[in-house]
Amino acid sequence: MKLVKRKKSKGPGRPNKALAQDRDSREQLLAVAAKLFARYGYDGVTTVAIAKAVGVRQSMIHYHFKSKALLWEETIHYIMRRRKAVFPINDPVIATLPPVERAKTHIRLLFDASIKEPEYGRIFQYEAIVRGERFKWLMDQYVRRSVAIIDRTIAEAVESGELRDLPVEHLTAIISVPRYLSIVFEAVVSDIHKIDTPAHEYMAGLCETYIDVLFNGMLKRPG
Amino acid sequence: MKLVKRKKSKGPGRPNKALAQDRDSREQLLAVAAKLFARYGYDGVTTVAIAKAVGVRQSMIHYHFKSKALLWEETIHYIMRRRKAVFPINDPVIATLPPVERAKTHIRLLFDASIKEPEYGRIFQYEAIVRGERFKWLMDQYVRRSVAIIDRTIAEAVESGELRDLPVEHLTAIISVPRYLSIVFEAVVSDIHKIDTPAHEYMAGLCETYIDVLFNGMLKRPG
DNA sequence: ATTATCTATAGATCTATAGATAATGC
DNA sequence: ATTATCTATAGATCTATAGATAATGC
Repeated sequence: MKLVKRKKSKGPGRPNKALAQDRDSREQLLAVAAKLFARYGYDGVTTVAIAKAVGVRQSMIHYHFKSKALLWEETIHYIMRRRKAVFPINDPVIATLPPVERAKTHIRLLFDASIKEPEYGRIFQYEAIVRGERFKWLMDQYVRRSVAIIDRTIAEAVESGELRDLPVEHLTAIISVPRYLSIVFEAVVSDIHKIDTPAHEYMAGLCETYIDVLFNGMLKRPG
Repeated sequence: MKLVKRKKSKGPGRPNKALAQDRDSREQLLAVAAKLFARYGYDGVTTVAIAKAVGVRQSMIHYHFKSKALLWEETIHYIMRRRKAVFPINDPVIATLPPVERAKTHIRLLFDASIKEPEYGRIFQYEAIVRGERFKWLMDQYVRRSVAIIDRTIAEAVESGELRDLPVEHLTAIISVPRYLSIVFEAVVSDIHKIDTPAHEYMAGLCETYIDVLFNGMLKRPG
């Protein structure tokens, strides 16, 4: 997502193609919107700020997306398209793993995705608190589906006798935690411990400790 | 926090004391601000909305608090004052418990406090994502102190030989999770499972499963 | 005099729309 | 003709301030 900073525009009119390469405005607006919505929330971001960051006028947002609300929806789709690359939850290879290994893989992937592409988790967190129309839309479009996948993995792991027989929806909640852990705790830890190691290294360590603790606690004791 | 809905006001002037009982506007503004900031975030709330919910004019906010930013700070202090009642982390009785029991108590208290008084956790989550001045202010005023208490408990539990020797700051992060779990997952679970049991009952169950899993995984195996 | 309230409004945004303009592609 | 851009602006907020007014308490 390299933003080629533009020269001050020369006035109205379609830009010259030769000069305009690397300037797919629609795509750039989506990329910037993703970053800003994820950080400041829907109300914390203005269409002016998004346009400015790309170097076009605010009216371009309405040209490309009709409204701020529709820009937000397109931004989610954009994020999810890119997220597929770092969060291949439907990867057939994963589907063949035995349930417990699959669950561990889910956690690692969730952690990893939350670090590499934090936008989705952050936006979801905002909207889960507000619980308005945008939350409903997210649940319909994306969330219910992916929670179901984790639910199924957990259920199989319990059925197979490897996991202790605890309520599936509790275990799914617990497994899905990394997203929130990594987002909020990155902020806290980098404030308190003034870590010099890069945040993602700390997070990787946290992920492993988490999986270790969790599965030591969820697995049936041998004997 | 009963909001006595006021009659349409009769015009300017200090209100009659007899009629004005139950109407500590300043306190009511704080109570409403807590609810709204927690749900919609700083930018998602307008001073007009807060004043309207109480039944006074928007200019009253500036009379009592000087500015929206200062109202927000006062609101946090207000929340924390009330939170002490449901989250007695400094209770001397708790301090005498052995470290592992103390840690479990911390988790139960955190969970419980997040359900009974969700405002603090929500606001903190918003600000942890934005990571601006308000986040710094929260860390300075409140968060660093309470994280230190949990850090200490964990460190003692590791030293005492009861907990596995895992990084303290990882374990603290993991222990502090209930707050985020309960806030975000309440939204998800009540959407997906269309629970008929009240949310707080589900949450209480989740808390117990969480503690169970966690401590099975963190404690040294006997033998 | 002080306190708590209101009315009115200035000044600063913010979203959305209307209309002009210039390059592209048929 | 279509597409992508800009300028200009209307209309709707939003925060903050100025100034009037009425009850309270010394």
